[in-house]
Amino acid sequence: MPSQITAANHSLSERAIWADAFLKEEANGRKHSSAGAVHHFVADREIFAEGANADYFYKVISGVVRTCKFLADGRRQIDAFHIAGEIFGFEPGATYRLSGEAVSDCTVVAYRKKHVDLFSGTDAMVSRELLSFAMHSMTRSQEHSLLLGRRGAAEKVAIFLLDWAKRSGDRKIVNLAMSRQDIADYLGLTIETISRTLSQMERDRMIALPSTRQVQVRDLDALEDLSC
Amino acid sequence: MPSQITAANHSLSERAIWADAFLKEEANGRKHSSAGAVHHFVADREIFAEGANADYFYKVISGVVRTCKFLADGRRQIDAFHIAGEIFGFEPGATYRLSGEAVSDCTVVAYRKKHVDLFSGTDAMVSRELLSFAMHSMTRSQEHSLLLGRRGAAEKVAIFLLDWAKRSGDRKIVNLAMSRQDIADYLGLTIETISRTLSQMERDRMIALPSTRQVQVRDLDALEDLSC
DNA sequence: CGCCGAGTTGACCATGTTCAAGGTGGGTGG
DNA sequence: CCACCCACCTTGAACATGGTCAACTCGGCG
Repeated sequence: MPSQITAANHSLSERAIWADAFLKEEANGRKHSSAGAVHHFVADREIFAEGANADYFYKVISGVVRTCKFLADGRRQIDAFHIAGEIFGFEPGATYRLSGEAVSDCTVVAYRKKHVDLFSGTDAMVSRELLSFAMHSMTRSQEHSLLLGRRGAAEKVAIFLLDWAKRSGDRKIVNLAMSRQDIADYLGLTIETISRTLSQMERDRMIALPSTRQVQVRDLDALEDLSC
Repeated sequence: MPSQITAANHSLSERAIWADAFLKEEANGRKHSSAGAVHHFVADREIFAEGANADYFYKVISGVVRTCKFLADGRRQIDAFHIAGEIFGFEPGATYRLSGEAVSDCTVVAYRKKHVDLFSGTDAMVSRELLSFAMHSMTRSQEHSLLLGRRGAAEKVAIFLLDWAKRSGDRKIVNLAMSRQDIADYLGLTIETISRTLSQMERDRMIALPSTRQVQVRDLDALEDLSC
């Protein structure tokens, strides 16, 4: 477990909970506040299940969350990973089409959907953030589709690493919150292929692997070339 | 070319243009109307280019449109096909991240983005439809990702056929507006694999192929089994 | 009638999967 | 504190699925 990451995020989380700017009803003194309840989840705990009533949607305060779908034969496809500040589990319909699970220990805020009147006008800020979320989420999904389409294993892994390098801010060291299996299910590959590809990249001096959950980017250009 | 389809859609289009309920500013007598201009495109004509300024977004009146991306080495990934009533080319950013192209001869309405004030309150209906579009689009993309993930060729083709059977209303005969290449680039396969898979399905009596652009569904259950 | 682009089919090949056998390191209990 | 353990990861060899290349067919149109 990445204890450093978790620790760092926890100190952040205490501030983030109170500073959360998503729904400011508390500040506005409204009756039926839609400000959410804070929840903690340990790694691999289910946050909501595919098919369940989608009464709540969530925002990540700290840690990493995955949304995924299980197929009949046990295969799993991870749709997305969500980090601090991102909304997940917001459904157009009445039920969740994906499961939500904690990748690492994490803290989330749950918002009651019915308390959020999307078009009341007074909730303009909410509308704005939700539309923004939906657009962002759409873009993310489209890029994911592109990634899963006609691309080789090395390309996929390179894109994945660059994505997390960008997200984590640090261009040189990427701390992966998720297991090889998670990466595989996200990229539509097997753990063996992920492992082999990373090893090959290390042999090619593109990256170094100080530990299994840490990747050091050595040759950014080479990675970017791979990602087309 | 599917001349029957085109003809049918054209008679539809004349009505649809005037009946278009998307933005009703004309009826409301507003000054800077955001009601759009109608455009026709012949098959394979580009509607907007990846990277261009995303000043307009579009709604399909008739025909089929594809949004896609080209990779450096010539590979193409089709993100989505859009049919009558669907919005496409609505970007969160300033430029298009995908190209839009006519699959068949088609008619679209173009709306100026800057004329659509998303949160003015008076444009509540616009907000509602755009949020609805964004959510729908998000769902579509997620399902596409799931489709492209760890699934075999037969599964992919089965899901594709069922999707179009649903969309076209007719559960028995599906008229495909797009070429094998389009299907391949949408499913992340090659034309050869599409061809082989369809042939195999015909041999297995799941479908019949009266012509290249027509698929008759013979064993719906078998197809649904394939699609998991 | 013959051309041409789109689609089909076949043979071979490459990439990633599967199956199986080690490695490794963080955590626990003696 | 060390040894063990177990889950996670890595590596290897055989295999399968889909890609590539090439030949051929079909159907629409001049």
